[in-house]
Amino acid sequence: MNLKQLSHMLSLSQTTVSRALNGYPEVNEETRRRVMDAAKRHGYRPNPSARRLATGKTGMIGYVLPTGTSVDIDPHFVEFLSGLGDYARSHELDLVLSPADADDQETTYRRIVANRQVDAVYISSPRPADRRVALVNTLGIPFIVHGRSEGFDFDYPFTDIDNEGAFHEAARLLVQLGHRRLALINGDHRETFAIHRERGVRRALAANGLTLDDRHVCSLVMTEENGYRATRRLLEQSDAPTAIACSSLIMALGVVRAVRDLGLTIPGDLSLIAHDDVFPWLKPENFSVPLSTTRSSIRLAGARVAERLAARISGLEEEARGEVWPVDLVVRGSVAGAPG
Amino acid sequence: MNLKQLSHMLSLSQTTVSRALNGYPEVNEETRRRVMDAAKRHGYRPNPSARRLATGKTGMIGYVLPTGTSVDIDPHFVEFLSGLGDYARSHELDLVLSPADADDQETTYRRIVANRQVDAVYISSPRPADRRVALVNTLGIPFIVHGRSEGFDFDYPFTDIDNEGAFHEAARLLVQLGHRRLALINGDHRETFAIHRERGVRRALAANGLTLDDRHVCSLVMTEENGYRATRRLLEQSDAPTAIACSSLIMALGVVRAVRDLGLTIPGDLSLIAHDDVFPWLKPENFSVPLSTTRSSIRLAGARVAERLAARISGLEEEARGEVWPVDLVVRGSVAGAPG
DNA sequence: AGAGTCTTCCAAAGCGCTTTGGCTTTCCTG
DNA sequence: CAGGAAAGCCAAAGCGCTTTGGAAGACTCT
Repeated sequence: MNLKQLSHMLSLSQTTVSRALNGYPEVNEETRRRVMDAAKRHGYRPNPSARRLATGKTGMIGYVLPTGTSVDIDPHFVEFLSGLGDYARSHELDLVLSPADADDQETTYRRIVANRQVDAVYISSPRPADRRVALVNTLGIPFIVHGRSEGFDFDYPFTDIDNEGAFHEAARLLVQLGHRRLALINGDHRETFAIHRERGVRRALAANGLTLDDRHVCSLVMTEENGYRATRRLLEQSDAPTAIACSSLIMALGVVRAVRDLGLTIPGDLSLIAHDDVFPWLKPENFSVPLSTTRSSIRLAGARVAERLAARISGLEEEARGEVWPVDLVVRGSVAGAPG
Repeated sequence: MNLKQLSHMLSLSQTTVSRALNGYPEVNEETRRRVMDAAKRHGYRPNPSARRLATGKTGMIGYVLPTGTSVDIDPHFVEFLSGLGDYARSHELDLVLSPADADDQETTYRRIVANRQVDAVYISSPRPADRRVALVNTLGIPFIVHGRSEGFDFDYPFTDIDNEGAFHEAARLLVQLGHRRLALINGDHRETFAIHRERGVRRALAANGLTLDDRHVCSLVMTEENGYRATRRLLEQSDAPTAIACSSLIMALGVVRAVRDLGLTIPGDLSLIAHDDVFPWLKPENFSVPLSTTRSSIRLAGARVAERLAARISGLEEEARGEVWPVDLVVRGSVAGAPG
């Protein structure tokens, strides 16, 4: 059942039927009802391929997925996707993942824009002066950055959490508890979120006349194993830290294991605060010692990004506005006063 | 730069240019070279929207993503996606995720097929007599099932691992080590993989005149918390098991925590074998007691599924052939002879 | 009553590609 | 050298929708 048949059936032109269906004003309400009705009765669904050829609109949002045998997709992606998908579903949007060589994403961005394959894209895990952001900005496709980049001469729309504030608060609490030597087990230091978190910790320390020893900063891919290794290295130093701020719950698993291996305890020998993106399958309150966290649901962020993308596509949102969400500091058993 | 312009530029018809580019035989090799050359020089890329309207081919594979506020996407999905994406990239395929109400995926399948939105789909986490499999089979779109369904009067193409064999081997090893009371902490018992795993355990026990106590079988969503709860419940029973087979590494985290909470040890009081889908961020050898596992890379499965989808799209693969991959049993420190 | 303005609808021209059917030209073959 | 096959190319008809540029009729206003 296509438009031609439907319009024939109604003794109307394709023009009128099309307009009636798409809510254009220049059609009699009575006629519109007739058309709508017939369309529903015959289960007419406009062919999206035809529609997109005519309009250029695809009803899809895009994400360029870095891949490669040695490239791992962040497990956070799933949760983000849950939120994104949940919103997208209710708005009849699909998500297209375009796999790209991790070292050459530009080609793929250019392709999906040139080919009009999607109406908008989002970018995640941005770095300062991220080339992807500059690229999509010049390419002129609607986009939202999940996270933040920096150092551009233009504004761009993003949704981020207050990473600096979160880690500032976490560090401040630890300092107030008497800790003088903090350590930070961070994610990849080339990404903005990691930079912001480190900045937050440093600022809190500086406010109390303390500093963050460079040997106490680890910047690693967020795996359990790296959490373990970093902790071993930190605690086996001469001036071992008495408190650790950790960028991920998964790494925190490794931290806990290392502490135990060394015959130490949390929070007796070491206080620990980790960032929690809120996974359904791993909860900080279920750690053997319940984990204090800076918490922000990445799933909600996914839904929000989808919402803003939809708004930009439909022209409801225009400005290059950035929004920063506050982060909860949730105190549980893993923090205590500094030992000794 | 579109076909019209290009053909004008070459003083050829659109027909000939199109045929030259798409490798049809009825064009002079000399002409073809000229066309190819000009196309490359001017960076001509056929407009996919136009092409798909004309051919119906989209260059995309589809996945219906169950969503909902209370629906969690399996973290395994990311790893599967890594493999799928890696293959897809090298073959210029995109993946479109169509979010659907978890309770009504049929509508979405029908939509993407009716609209010709994708060339093929894959289905994951199938159940016996899975309606999705029956549906796509009748809809006539190329597809691959990742995992297995059962109880149809037709054959269908799938790629699965030998879940039954894996858990059979795991249980057999435990029995040989003297264990008489095994327990199984399984995934959702409505899914085929869980059924097969249980069957494997039962078969191994039966071969030695043993049975799997119903109270020793847990079937739960695979979270750390559920692993913990299941283990507490199991070990606090009168006839507590001395060995556990566990369907996921994430649940195994909870198992380990529960054992520790109860003041018991692995493998002294309890032997443990878990299934490992091979996550880069959580490795069984890094558990406090290195975990014995049944191992199979879900990432490789993703690549294989993509490969088969591509083959089916291009007509290289036709038969409804199922393939079953063997699973490695990797023995590490978490298993030992039965206590007492 | 004539001019101007809405309202409501339509024919036809795209969108950019593939593919059908046919037309020349060249090359064999007997 | 005639006749048939094969090679190489083209014009034009889709694919199914949106949108432009009217046109016809109804209505208002002077």
